[in-house]
Amino acid sequence: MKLTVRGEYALRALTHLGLRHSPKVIQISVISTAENIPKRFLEQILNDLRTGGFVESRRGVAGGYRLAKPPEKIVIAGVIRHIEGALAPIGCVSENYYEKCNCPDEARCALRSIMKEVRDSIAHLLEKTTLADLVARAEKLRSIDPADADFVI
Amino acid sequence: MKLTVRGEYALRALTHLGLRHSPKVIQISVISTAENIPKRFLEQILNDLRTGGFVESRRGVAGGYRLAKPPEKIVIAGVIRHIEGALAPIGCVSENYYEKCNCPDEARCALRSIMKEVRDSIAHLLEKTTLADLVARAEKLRSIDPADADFVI
DNA sequence: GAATCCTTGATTGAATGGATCGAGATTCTA
DNA sequence: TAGAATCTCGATCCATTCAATCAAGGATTC
Repeated sequence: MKLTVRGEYALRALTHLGLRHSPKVIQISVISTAENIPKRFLEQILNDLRTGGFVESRRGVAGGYRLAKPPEKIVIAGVIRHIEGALAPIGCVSENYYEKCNCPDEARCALRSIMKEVRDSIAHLLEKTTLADLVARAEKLRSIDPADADFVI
Repeated sequence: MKLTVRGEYALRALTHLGLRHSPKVIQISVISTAENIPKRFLEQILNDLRTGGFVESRRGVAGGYRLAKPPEKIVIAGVIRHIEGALAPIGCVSENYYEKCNCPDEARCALRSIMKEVRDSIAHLLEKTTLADLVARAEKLRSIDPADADFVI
C-alpha cells in the first residue's frame, strides 16, 4: 500500500468534514484554505469521494460538501481502496484488486506468502478504523501540547 | 509500502540464491531462466543488490552471483528498503526516508498517527523475517500439493 | 437573472517504472 | 596470450501514473 498525495488529501478533507459534521455543507474553498490543498485538485477529489458514496454535495450559492453518512460508518480502508486502489503491497495478494504475477508457480511462491501477511496486517488495521476514530484523534491531538504530541519521527 | 516488479524480482532472485546457498556462484542467465525474469533487468537488480551488500559477484568465465552473508543475516526489510525505499505508506511517518508533508500541523495530524501504526506493523513484520525464513517457506511450499498450497486469493 | 458553486472532461508537465542497449572491465581457458 | 564468457556501468527509451490546472457548462439560490 502506498498513499499518494491524492489519498492523503482525500482523508484530510474527510477529517475536516468529520470534525464539523452537520447537515450544513462546507465549501471547497474553505477546506482548500484550511487544509492547504490546491482547490482545483480538491474539487476533483471531492467529486471522486462523492462517486464513492462517502460525501454528498449541494450546488448553488450556498453549496458545498458534507459527509454522506455518519463518521462511524466511513471505514478508512474503503476510502483508500476507492481513491488509491489495493491495500496489498503487491497485486497477487490483493483481495479486492487481484492481479496475477509472473512468478513460475504462484501457489508455491514464498514471497507471496510473506506479502499476504503484510497485506492482512494492513487491511486489519484499516478495516477497523473509521472516520470517527480519525476525528477523535484529531480532536485529541488538537488539545495537547505540540511538544508532547510528537510521536517520534 | 508498495512492492514494484523490481523489488519482487530482487526477492525472488535472493530466494533462488538462498535455496542454493554455497560458495559457488550462479550465473545471471540461470536465475533469469528459472525465475522468469528479463535478463537485462535482472542484471541491473543483482548489481544493485551487490551495492547493498546482499550478494557478491565473481566476474569472468566462471562468474556469477552468490549471497554475501548467510540467509539468516539477510533481513527482508533491509532488502526492500535498499531496492524500493521507504516501508511506510507515506513519507511523513517513515523512519528511514522521512519526508515532510504539507499538512498544516504535522505534529497534530490525525492521519499521520494512523499511518504511523500501519508503518509500524509493516516494519515489525518485515524486520523479523529473514531470507532464511523465505527460503524455508519456499522449501515447504515446494513439497506440498498445489491444491493445498493455495492460501486463498 | 446574476452570482456562486459544483460537474465533467481534457490537458499538461514532471516523475517513475520497466526494460533494453552498448561499450568496457575482468577472469578463465585453450 | 588471444578470445570467449560473464559481470559492470551508464545511457536511453517508452509507457504509465501523478499532481495539478483549465475551460466550458450546468444547477441552484438570492
